[in-house]
Amino acid sequence: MTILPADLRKVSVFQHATDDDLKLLLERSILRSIEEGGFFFFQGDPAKYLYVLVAGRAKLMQSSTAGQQVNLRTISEWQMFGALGAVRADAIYPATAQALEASTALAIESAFWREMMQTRPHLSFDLMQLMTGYIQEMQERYRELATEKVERRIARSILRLTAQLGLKNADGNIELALTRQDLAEMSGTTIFTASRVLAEWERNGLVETGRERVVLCKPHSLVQIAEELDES
Amino acid sequence: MTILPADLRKVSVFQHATDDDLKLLLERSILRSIEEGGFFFFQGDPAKYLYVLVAGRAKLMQSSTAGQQVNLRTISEWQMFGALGAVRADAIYPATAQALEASTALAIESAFWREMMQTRPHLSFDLMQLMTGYIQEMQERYRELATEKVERRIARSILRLTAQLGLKNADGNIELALTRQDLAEMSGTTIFTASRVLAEWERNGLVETGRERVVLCKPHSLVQIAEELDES
DNA sequence: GTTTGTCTTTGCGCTAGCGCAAATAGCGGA
DNA sequence: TCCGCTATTTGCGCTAGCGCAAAGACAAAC
Repeated sequence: MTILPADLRKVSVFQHATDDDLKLLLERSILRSIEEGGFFFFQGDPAKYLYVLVAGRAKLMQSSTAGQQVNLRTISEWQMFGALGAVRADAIYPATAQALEASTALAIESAFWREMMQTRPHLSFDLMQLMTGYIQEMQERYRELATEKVERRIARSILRLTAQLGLKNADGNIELALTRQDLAEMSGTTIFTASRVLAEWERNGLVETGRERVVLCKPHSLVQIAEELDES
Repeated sequence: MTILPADLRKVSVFQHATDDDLKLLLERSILRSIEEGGFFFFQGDPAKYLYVLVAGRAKLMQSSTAGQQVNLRTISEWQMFGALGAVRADAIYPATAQALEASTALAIESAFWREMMQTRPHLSFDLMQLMTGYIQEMQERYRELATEKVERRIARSILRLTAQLGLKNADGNIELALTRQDLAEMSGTTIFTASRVLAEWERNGLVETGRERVVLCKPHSLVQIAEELDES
């Protein structure tokens, strides 16, 4: 697989980079391919590289010492991940990145990226942009988890996901490939509750479900569940 | 009240700033004083200024359209807040900042700060440092909320707070000034449960409580509650 | 001292959601 | 086609934590 500088322009953090910047980055990076279920890095590893996913799909998750884990984010093509470690020389990854399917990512040395940012304010700005986005999303999700009921959180999780990577299938419906387990971890609940909620939605015709599959038939109704005021 | 450039060095984002930078910043900023319960800014306002608290105490909170809210962070002296809006020209504050007691903050124009960062990479780096810290903290708290029981979350909230601003009192114990309501909002629970948990701790001699007051008698036991593995 | 407002406690009932266990269904390989 | 693996469903019992309501405690102001 060959990556062109122009491809990198699709990465939000590189949108203001010059062609020379991109060329330089490419020259100094390597491609890493990971099979399904494999890991790009583990929480706690020294953050030697930052990554740009060029093919496949991955997820970022955080786990506690007791082994329980939550999904922080799903990564699709041309998204950057592992970038938090890029800021400090001695940083470690605060999360684990696992490939959901066979995936390839461009690995950029953190130290080199830091050097580039020193002399290119636009790169720093774009990275800060990305970071503020994360912070806001995490703050929102935190509030949701603290104050909202499970059904709504699941609806929100699905909608957030479709906004990022939902694909229309042949019937024009939006289809997602995810396990109940993933959905549960994204929403802060259990696989059992997730399954029950989806079953209920299916009974009401909002979705169709299958093994590792959710098809949205009435996206609007989902939005309503996600947004409507509590009837209190 | 007069702020000296040297004072600003206590702000983590300014630690690598030059004396000239600090002088410039001071000249271009104004002081805003807010009485107890007043607001520096509201969620949704255009982020025209970023702030550095120079006296008092404040909290950052996020509220949903339904009015429910969570505490994101407590701000003590020489901490920066409202900085997320500093990155984009058209940003809005993603949270509300309320004074917990009569407080004063230095208000720096976001646009001016952005200009300074353009030519001073060290400032960008220090701000990114702050942002990565936030992201990591929010990710952790999110996981805690999703996977851990209330008692442990309350213990964690208290410990996090003491790490930032806990003060030893005359007896050498650590004392905090916070309402049960605040504690509940920090921990993602209700005032009732927070009250019950503290009462239980008090019965076991871990803490002493009073109106808007929590004194840690056995901090180590709290750490144990916060960290010990589930007996599963 | 009394008043007033806010903060806190506690009894009580309730339910959303957890989590085990067992059954079922779907996919891929042999 | 059958087998084995993994994902999913569902019944069932249970409990952690919610949230109302009423009573009590504290602090500041009068």
